[in-house]
Amino acid sequence: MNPLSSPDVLGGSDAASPSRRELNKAATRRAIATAALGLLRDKGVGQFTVEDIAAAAGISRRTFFNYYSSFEAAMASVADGFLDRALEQFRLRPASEPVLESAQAALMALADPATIAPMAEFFSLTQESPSLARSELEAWDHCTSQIIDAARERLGPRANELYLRALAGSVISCGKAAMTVWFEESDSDLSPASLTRLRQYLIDAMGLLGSGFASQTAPTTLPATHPSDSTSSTTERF
Amino acid sequence: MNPLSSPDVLGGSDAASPSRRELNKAATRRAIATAALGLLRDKGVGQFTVEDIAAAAGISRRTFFNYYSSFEAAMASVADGFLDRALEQFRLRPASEPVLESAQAALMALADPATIAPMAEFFSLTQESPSLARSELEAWDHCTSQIIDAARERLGPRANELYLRALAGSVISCGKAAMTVWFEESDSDLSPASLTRLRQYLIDAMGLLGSGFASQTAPTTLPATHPSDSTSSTTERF
DNA sequence: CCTTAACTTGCGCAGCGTGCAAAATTGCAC
DNA sequence: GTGCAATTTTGCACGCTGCGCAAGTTAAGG
Repeated sequence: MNPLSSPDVLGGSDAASPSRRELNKAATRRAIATAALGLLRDKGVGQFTVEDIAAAAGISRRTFFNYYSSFEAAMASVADGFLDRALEQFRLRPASEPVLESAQAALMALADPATIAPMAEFFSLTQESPSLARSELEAWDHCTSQIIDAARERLGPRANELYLRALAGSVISCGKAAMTVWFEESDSDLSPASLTRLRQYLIDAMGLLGSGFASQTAPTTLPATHPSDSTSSTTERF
Repeated sequence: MNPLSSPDVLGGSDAASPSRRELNKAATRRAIATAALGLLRDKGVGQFTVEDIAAAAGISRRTFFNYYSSFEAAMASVADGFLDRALEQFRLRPASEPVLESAQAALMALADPATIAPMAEFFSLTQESPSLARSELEAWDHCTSQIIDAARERLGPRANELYLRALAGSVISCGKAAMTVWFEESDSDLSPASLTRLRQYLIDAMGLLGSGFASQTAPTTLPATHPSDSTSSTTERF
């Protein structure tokens, strides 16, 4: 029946085994996520049911729940897919590189039109739906866990747990802060100039983290409340 | 009827107006949260319904939903109450103090037996319930928003938004990391010695943040992360 | 071809979350 | 106190969720 039924050439047990079943399941997962995102776009948040998603994906309602335990879970998988790209980049960095630099480089990979487009859409939807906001939180948290694992792997199993968690959490927080600020000020603007700004935010955020948010400790006497002002941002402004 | 019905002495329009109705609602809120926590303790997670909580709190199922939109929301309010204590402390710190020091002092207030007891219980339940884990995430996120507001208020409205968000997020992440590590290693041990360790973790985490997680870039001597040393891990390990 | 395991589907059911309107409670002025 | 108005509680109904179960359907392998 199927022209591709021959066993995989590699027969690898370690790597992914692209059996027909696995492929189908992966395809179904993607179909569900795509259908859900599409309905979100077309009908708006809360204006459709799981049954609608299932219909759009060409499966039954029951099968939907075989793949995702809830609509939120399906959405979280979208965000996860986005953040996983950063994870992937992080793992590719040389182990000798300082973690913060690796993180910065990894986050930089997100400032790519094709990569960030779905996330930007997700972000905008997040603003108006507590349910999606929670999905986003979960995704960031999931990413944090992954970073912790990756960093532990890099630094060795005897790495200080507090150090690992504090660092990973802070890195993610800063990445999130950069994306939030970027998104709030340039609503889904994916132009090259806008993406350049996002990159700069990511760099700035990592810089702040690396310097211990030091802008305040230096000037022992705080300089009143008058800055040189200006609309721009580069000044740390206390 | 009520011996306390006289109008509040302050007559403040801005402050909370403790009218009888408000007091009753607050009492109901507390009753619900208490009942929910009690059932969680007695029956275990997922072994009871909203109707059970309502019965335990002496109200109807419908009224429960007048106060909380879900069981998770009720649980998040518990965690919020805990973290709000830290917020309160933060706002009490002098505005001239560096933010990181204020944050450290505020977090220190959490390492108090009476304060942390409910949270420790909440934490332990969190481990075995994705639903409660999400409530916890929401609580941390809520706290982050509050910190951002508080810091913005302190630094002036013209503060760099990226700086604010990155700093607040990192502070919370580090506080969370300290509590997580503490909780994982001393399961709900509220002894003075254990709480001292928690305080040290909080101090260490803030120290890491303030020094930009510098242990790898330059061994310039990190600011005394050695308490008197302890069981093992204090070495930064890379 | 036939068997086994994995996956899908329909069905049923307990529980969730909410709109609605009646009933109870509270605050306030007379 | 009595009555009125505003607020809160409650029961009811309804659609949706999430899951167990068992029967169908499809891939994998002898």
